[in-house]
Amino acid sequence: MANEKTAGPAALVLSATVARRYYLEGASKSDIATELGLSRFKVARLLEGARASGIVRIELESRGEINLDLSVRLRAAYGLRHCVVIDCPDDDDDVLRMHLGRAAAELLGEIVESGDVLGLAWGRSLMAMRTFIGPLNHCDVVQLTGALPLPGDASPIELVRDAARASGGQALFYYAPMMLPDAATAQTLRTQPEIARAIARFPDVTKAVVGVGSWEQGQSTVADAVSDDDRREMFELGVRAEVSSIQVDADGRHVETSLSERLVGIGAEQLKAIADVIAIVYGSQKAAAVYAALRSDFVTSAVTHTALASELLERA
Amino acid sequence: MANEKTAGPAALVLSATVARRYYLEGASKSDIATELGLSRFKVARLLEGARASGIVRIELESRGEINLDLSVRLRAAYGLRHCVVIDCPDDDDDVLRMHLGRAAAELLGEIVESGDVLGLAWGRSLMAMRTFIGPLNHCDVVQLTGALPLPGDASPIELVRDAARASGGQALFYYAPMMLPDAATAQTLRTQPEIARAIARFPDVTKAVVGVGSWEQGQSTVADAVSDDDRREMFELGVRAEVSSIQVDADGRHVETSLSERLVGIGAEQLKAIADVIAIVYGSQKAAAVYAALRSDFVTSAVTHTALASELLERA
DNA sequence: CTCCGGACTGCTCATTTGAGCGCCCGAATG
DNA sequence: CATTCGGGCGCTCAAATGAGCAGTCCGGAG
Repeated sequence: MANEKTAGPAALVLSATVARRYYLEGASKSDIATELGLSRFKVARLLEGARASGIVRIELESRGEINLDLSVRLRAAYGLRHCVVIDCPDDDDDVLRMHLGRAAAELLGEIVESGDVLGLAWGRSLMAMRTFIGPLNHCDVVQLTGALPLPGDASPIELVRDAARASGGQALFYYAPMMLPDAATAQTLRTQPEIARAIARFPDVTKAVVGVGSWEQGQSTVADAVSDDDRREMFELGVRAEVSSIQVDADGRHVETSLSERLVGIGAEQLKAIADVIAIVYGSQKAAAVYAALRSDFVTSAVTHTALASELLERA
Repeated sequence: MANEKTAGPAALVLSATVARRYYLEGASKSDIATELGLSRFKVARLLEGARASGIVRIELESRGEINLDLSVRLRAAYGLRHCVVIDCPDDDDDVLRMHLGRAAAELLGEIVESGDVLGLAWGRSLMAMRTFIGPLNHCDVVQLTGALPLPGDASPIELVRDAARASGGQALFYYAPMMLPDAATAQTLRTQPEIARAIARFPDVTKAVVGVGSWEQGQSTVADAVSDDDRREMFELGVRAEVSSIQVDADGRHVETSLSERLVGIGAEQLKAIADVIAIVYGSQKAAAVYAALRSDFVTSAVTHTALASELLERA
């Protein structure tokens, strides 16, 4: 820990010479020592000092839109399998979803292997993937949830079909709402042939993409779809977020509510059983919910943007 | 040499993870391999790829005013013993000289060892050192040349005295012009007691600081001090630069002219014999002359500024 | 179907590197 | 003046690393 204030210019230049030969030109320490008439130990110490004093700066360069440093740190902080943090403007949710959708589509293209079964939930961020799905290895694609009516947005069916077409696999989709007024109707729907066929494949799903919502009005299409009374009641039960409509508390623990029965889609146990569940998450105001989702056993990977990633890192 | 265009986000993040653990956190490759379930060879290849593709950026950080990267490269390109490149505005020669003077003074403070004999030539850039001379190890200080009248500037005598005071050594200075009208007068002057005493120490000088001038009107106080005819004649003999009044051609070879006889100061052979001769050089328009000086056997070290350093690197 | 070329992987072995230790020199101290 | 202390230096030995090599997988051509 040499005092760098007193290090003269000659010493600095010597350190820099050694650092350049070693780090930039890849010479071995012994060789540098010989060249400069030093012992290799001296060279090692100079390098050590150069790094400690910041003469040598090593940093991770972001590649394209991906902020690699945040990706790596977020991945490590939450023990994620995959993590992609996109550096893009986050003032417009539509633009944001488009960027994240593209990144998620790329990620799928990379990690889906032949023989995988891909599950796709529903949400606006997932829909944004649709246009960007590139060639996929052969895999069947299963619709994980019904849809909620969203004006101007496509249904999960198109997404599942496009993905299946891109992979050459089978598409298991169905027409159904995500949520029904009562358990009985939901149960009846689940017996419909197409729906049953998809549900039967849930245990085979190896990779899935889901959305995450915060359990507040306007922060989750699911939360918005229940009555005010129901939403408040569920909030009091501890519900703070939903992962593909599965409700979790602030620490990511699953919260069973009356809603579970009324859903058409994958259940908590089956979602948990999927080897890799990729969540597309965005919006710093949803940070608490996303924290819960990433902490939960449901989500194993994340695609997000820099602002939210930074926020999540502080909470981790 | 993996095609980075096709490398997906997951691969990028993996590379970045490995790079961060290795370069930023200092983990060993084997450990990283174990953690991530890879072979250490795979890790090595990822790191190699990460560096090749620019994910990992390693660069030399400039410390204070010193541009380390240029210093190192210039030093290597010209085989210099010491080289300090200062990053400072170069539109005002006075300011520039001040910065270079300070750097040179610092360098002296660092490299002068007890028992050295320090020789100081004359020039405006050398004069700028005066205020910045800090404590020096004990050494005698010898005035290497006479001075030319420069309005408003101090004489080399003050510089030599200040340096000697800073080091606690003996000061060998004298009052004499650098150049005389004829050889006979110069010869007479050299026999003056103070001058002879200084000259007698020339062979003992171990470190010296000199200036460099371009052999054109306005680019060298020496060139300006001879008659137009003489200057032109010497130019035709090949003189393109002067190092502490010693004339050299475009490639740094010493050119003997009638001037040599008329000088009071150190001669070519004796200057060449000094172990370390530091040239303070500045002004991109003098690049050709400085090139010659650095290529010559006279100069072994340099203190300069970024613009000139870059220019010199291109010529090297 | 086989065969081939290329990419990728992990092995062995020689080289390089890091950690800890004792030495030496100079400065501060009794 | 002798002593002690601290920092810088280079040594030894074990661990880390790089280079070259052979096995394997995969896709395309014959």
